[in-house]
Parts: sequence; structure tokens; C-alpha cells
Amino acid sequence: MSKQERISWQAVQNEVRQRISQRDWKPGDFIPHEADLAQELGCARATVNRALRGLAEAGLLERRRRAGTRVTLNPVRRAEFAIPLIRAEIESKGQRYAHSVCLREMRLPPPDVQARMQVPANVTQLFVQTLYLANGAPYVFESRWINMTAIPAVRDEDFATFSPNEWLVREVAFDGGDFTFSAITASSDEAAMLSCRAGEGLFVLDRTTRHAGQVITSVRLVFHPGYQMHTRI
Amino acid sequence: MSKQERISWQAVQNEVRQRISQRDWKPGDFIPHEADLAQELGCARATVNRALRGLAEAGLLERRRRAGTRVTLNPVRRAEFAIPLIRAEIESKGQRYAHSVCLREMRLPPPDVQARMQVPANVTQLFVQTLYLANGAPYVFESRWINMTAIPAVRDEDFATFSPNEWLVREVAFDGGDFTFSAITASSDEAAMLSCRAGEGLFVLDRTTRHAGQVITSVRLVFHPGYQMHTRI
DNA sequence: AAGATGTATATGTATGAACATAATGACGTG
DNA sequence: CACGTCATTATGTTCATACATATACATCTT
Repeated sequence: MSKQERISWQAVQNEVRQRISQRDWKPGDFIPHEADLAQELGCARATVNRALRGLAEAGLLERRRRAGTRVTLNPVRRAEFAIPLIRAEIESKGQRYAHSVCLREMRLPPPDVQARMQVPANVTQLFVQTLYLANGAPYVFESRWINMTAIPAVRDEDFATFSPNEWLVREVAFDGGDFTFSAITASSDEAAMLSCRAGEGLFVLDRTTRHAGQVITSVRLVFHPGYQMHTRI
Repeated sequence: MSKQERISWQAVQNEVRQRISQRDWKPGDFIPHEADLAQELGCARATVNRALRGLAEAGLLERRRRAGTRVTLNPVRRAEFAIPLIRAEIESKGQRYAHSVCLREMRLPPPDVQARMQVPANVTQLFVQTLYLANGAPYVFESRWINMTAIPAVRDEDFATFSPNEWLVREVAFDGGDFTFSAITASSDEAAMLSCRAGEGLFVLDRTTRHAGQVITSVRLVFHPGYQMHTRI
């Protein structure tokens, strides 16, 4: 008697991945029930469940009670990317980090920002513009609105040691956000800030951050020319 | 005796989320062991494990054997975005989809593409340029290299009914890819294709798709001015 | 003091059993 | 035929138990 090999849920996942990849099970097909698979592969149903649940989370399978499990017809590929601190992003490239606050004042937000932040129309909010530098060269220019009602402690902060980005991450918990990626054509102001020519294409990230139902901050990051955001699946 | 309430793993997750959110457990803190939590909350350790595993996957907790579980110090926020078919993306906005193949020929890839695709230097590959239209207006311009060695069947395909994007998704399985997002300044060629002015900032997605260790295709998508990519967490 | 070895411990995984839940499909009623 | 009812069934969850595995920490060796 050879020693009984224990089947791990990862092994089950690989087996299922292979069968899908080799088109044994084609997109749209129902695959065998958990109980059948468990018996075939020689493991408990819970193990099969663990494996299939993971594949469903990854979007490769679709599962419905009573109906069964089928291979996703048009797998919507999902990519995931990390949103690091700007400091961490710069330092991870081995470059020297610095930031300087260009502007910090109370100001009435324009209507689009009011809407995004869900704040009343006649209340001023904190507006901060910051330039982040890598090895002394402009890296990204940040224009940020901060909800003073939600974060009163920010009133006494000058962001000299900690940038707005870093300060908020450290001080304020958040649980959700919207992200919009786009490209803009550099205006002369933006070109001046980033030391590039007006008219260059620049990568832009707009982000709105929430906590407990409130909008904490709304920020636009305009990156230096040639900036790339990378991810893989 | 009141009926015993069963504790679900979601309930455990919510409890833990709250304690983190309310800073009962601060970033960097160790949280109680699974066994202790299970006893405190009145459920099995497996249930706590299920809950904490999920939070660790979400990046909120860090777990290490023997060491224990701690609240992530600088939670790297991860956003996930879907990568739909171009047809689906256009039609989901209620617009009319169309595409037209501008160029289709065998060609020797430039060195950077050779490197990305991991193909020999002296072998020609299929090069296809396609314009995708929404309600008749240019939506995105695609320049694609297809690995003929990996996908010989593509030799007889003219991409009239199915665009390269759609054809490949339908015909070829894939299991990985690299994504690079950036912004470019429109050249006069690109401006002509997308009916915009030269010099406008354009959003660009470069993607390389793999299957079974081989690179299937490498593609650059140049989007129309004003295009936005959205996601939320 | 530096390095090798051993042990305790927290998380990770596997299992069988039981029950929960959703949803399909069959059946019966108006 | 339209519609509500109900049994069936596949996935979803909980539990107790057992064992696996990584690793922090103590202890022993040189």
C-alpha cells in the first residue's frame, strides 16, 4: 500500500484550471457537482468547495445555488493595482523623495467638487496644492480638497513633515473611494509646475475617498510626462 | 433558554472591521488569536479563520504563522477594474458599435515588441491596426501584434465580423497579462485616426497577453480625447 | 558571541457531518 | 393557461477534530 496522498484545495484548483484551459470544460458548460468532483478527485466536498469558491471569486466560474457551477462565458478580466503612498512609490524606485506645499487656504469649492464631496454649497473647505519631487524633479502635482467638517484636526496641520497624502493616510481611516484615470493636455500652469512643455499629454488620477458615509477628501494628481502605471494578472 | 444565535463569518468580519475602524485595534497592533476570538464571539475557530482570511486578502490584516495577526500598518489600497470587450464597453453606454480594420500585414516587429513578446528577432508576426467606433465617432485606435507561432489559425482571419479584440477573446484562452497605463501627446497620425487635434493628451493602454508561458498578443490602445477609466473600492 | 538545533505555538488545511438557503421544476388549483 | 405551492437539489455555512507547517524563541554547541 502506498501512502495515501492528501489532496489540497490548490491541487483541485489547478486541475479545474487545466480542464478549463484545455477546453475539456468549455465556456458556458456546467461542470460536475461538488460531490461528484470530490469523489472523483478523492477529497472532501469542503475541499472542492474551497477551490471552486476561489475560482468563482477570480471570475473564472459562475456558481448559483441549486443551478450548479458553470464556466464563465465571457470572463471579464479584472486587473488589480496597488495605490501606494507617493513617498513609497518614489522611494521604491530608489529615488529621493521630497514634497513642497505650494498653496494652502480655505476656499469655496467649485460646483463639481461640491457635488463629488457632497458638501453644502456655501461652506468653505481646505484646498491644498502640493508638488511631489523625485530626485528633485517634479513627479506629480496634487490639488486636494479636504472636508473640514469631517476632519477638523486638519486645521492646525501645515503638511511640512507629512504631505497631505501621508498625513491623511496616517490620521484618517477610510473605507471606500472612486478612481478616475484619464489623460489631459498640459496647460501652461501645469507645464510650469511639472517643468514640461505646455501641450504635453499628462496622466491624471482623480480620487475621492470616503469614510463612514462621508467624503473625506477629493484629489487630482497630475503626473509628470512619461509616467506609467503598471499592473499584471 | 433563548435560542442560540449562530455567528456567521460575515458577522465576525464586520466586528473586526469595526474594531479596526474605531481604532480599538490600531495599525500595527496584534489582534487576539483565532482561538481567543472564537471563544469571545461564541463560534468555531474555523469561522474566525474564514473571516480573518478574507480581511487578509483584502489587505486589512497581515497574518503569519506562529507570529499571529496584526492590523496592516500602511494598508496598500488596491483597486480592481474590469477589462471589458471594447464592443461591450461601447454597447453598455448605449452607443452603436463598429470597427474597421485599417491595416493587416505580416511584418517584422520592432525590437521592443520582440522583447515583450519573447519571439525570435528574424520572424515576422501579424500586425493589425483597427479603429473602433462608437456612434460613428472614433473611440479607440488599436495597434496589435499577434504571435503567429502560437496562434496559426489567425492566418485565415480577416477580422471583418469579429474584431481582433473579440476574435482573440473567443478563440484563445489566456491566463495572464501585463498592463501599462500612460498618457501620450497625439502625433499627427494619431490625431488623424481619432479625428482630434495633434498635440492633444490621449489615454493609452498597453497590454501583453500570455497563455501557457507564451505571449499571445501585444497591443496598444490609444483612446479618444476625454476618455476616462473608472473604478471604485 | 555566533551559529546550530530544538520546541512551542499560531495559523493553515482537511474531513465528515449536519443544517441553511436559494432557486428550479413539478404539480395542482383557479 | 396563468399562477401559486411545494419538494428537490446544489451550493453555502457552521462545527469539532485532527493534523500540517512555518517560525519565534529558547537552548545548546563551538
